[in-house]
Amino acid sequence: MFKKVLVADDLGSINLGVLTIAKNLGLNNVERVEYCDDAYLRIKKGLLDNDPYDLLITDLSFKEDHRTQKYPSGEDLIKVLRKETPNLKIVVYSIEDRLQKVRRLISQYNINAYVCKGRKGLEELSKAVEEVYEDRFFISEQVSHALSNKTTLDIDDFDVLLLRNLASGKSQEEISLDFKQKNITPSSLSSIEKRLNKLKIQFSASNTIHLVAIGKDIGLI
Amino acid sequence: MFKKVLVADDLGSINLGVLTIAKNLGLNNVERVEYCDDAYLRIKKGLLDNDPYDLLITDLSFKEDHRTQKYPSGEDLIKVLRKETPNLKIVVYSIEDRLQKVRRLISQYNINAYVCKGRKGLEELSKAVEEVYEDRFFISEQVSHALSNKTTLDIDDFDVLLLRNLASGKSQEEISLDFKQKNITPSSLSSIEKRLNKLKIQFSASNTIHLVAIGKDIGLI
DNA sequence: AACTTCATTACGGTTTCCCGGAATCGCTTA
DNA sequence: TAAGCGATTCCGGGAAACCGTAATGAAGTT
Repeated sequence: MFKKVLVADDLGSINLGVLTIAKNLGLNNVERVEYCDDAYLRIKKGLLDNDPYDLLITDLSFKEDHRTQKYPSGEDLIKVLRKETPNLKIVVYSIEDRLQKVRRLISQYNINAYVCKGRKGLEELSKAVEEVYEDRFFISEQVSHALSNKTTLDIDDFDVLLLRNLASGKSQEEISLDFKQKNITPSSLSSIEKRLNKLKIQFSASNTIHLVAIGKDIGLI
Repeated sequence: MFKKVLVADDLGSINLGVLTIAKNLGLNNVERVEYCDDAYLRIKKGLLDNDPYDLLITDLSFKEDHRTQKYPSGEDLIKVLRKETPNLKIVVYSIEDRLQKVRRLISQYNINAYVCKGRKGLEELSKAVEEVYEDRFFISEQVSHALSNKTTLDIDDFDVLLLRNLASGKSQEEISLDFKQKNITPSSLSSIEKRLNKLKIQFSASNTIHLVAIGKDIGLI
């Protein structure tokens, strides 16, 4: 089994549960941290000491508090670790079950498992660790269709950027000017209108407000 | 101390943590459920058996699964319990730290404590139980300004209804007609415009899309 | 009854958004 | 080189939203 495991989660009681199942799996070298920055430092230190971690189990959202963090979220942590320590296995253990978010995480950072916190969360996590140890990918039943479902697969970064800009209060014309300045194409007002129209059809949104609201609900923005 | 306590939370590991601190507090009659409906039934049964619970510790959000629920969220549970068993002490233990949501919960259902899940969550929960036992109100430091801060206090149900309607894709005119039908006043298009304008000023939103996005972010809708 | 006050409603002009058609550009293929 | 095709851009008319102002209505006050 894994020789050295790190668990990152800011809720003490979650950690407790994870430690319990870890023990059942025969993992006897498990450490826990409550901040992503701590996780990063430990993992780097492990490398320097020639005693690297071989598994990270991490949450996605960490509460902010007085400590300012370089990596405020699990996603930030994963991003940097995937670059610097590509051999480390990463299991995400999060409450997040919105398909778009899960989909982006899996495709962008190519994590080894995605487990949803929930009633069966610990069981699934246990299974996930075993699967990942065998070099297989694991995903919770609950969000497994994040991979297969094609319905919203043809939404690219431009669409997301557009919706984010709208949600932040910019008018379509302002966005157009902004894109022109930043050399983002397409940038014409007409193109923006057309893109929004496409999105509205895809999500059956009746107007732009509705579209942005849906985008927020499904975790797209 | 409390004689009979019920803990409602769908995450097993959270429950584990809560049970631990309960033991430390000298609570030796603590039960746990993973669904709000189960919580409701147990509490009602306690009443019938003349052996009522005197404390409920509950989460707010419960994941949906195959079991269809009459009370899908903690808020639904609290709502009905406050009517039917006003003597029961209720402690909310949730990850939710958005002020508007906390504020509404406290003012509408007059719960006995609000504790944020987080790094210090269990300690605070322990403190909360003690305070509530002494008939005092408890709220986590993190969201304590939900009570004092007046900035958004003059937002009423009408405003929320309006924003919800917008987020669901209705045009202002459609909302006006809908309000007229349902005898909700004010209902004229002009009034709706005015109200939206007031909200935009309060939240420094530059347009309606922005306003709805902010409303979603802060948990107003 | 006349007056004040405040919320609601009505209205008109301006801006933004919405939507379709047509022209242009860039790339591929014949 | 020409033709074809999709993406982008330009344009124009109509709808919805935006914004200020005026009219109406329902209290309570003098």
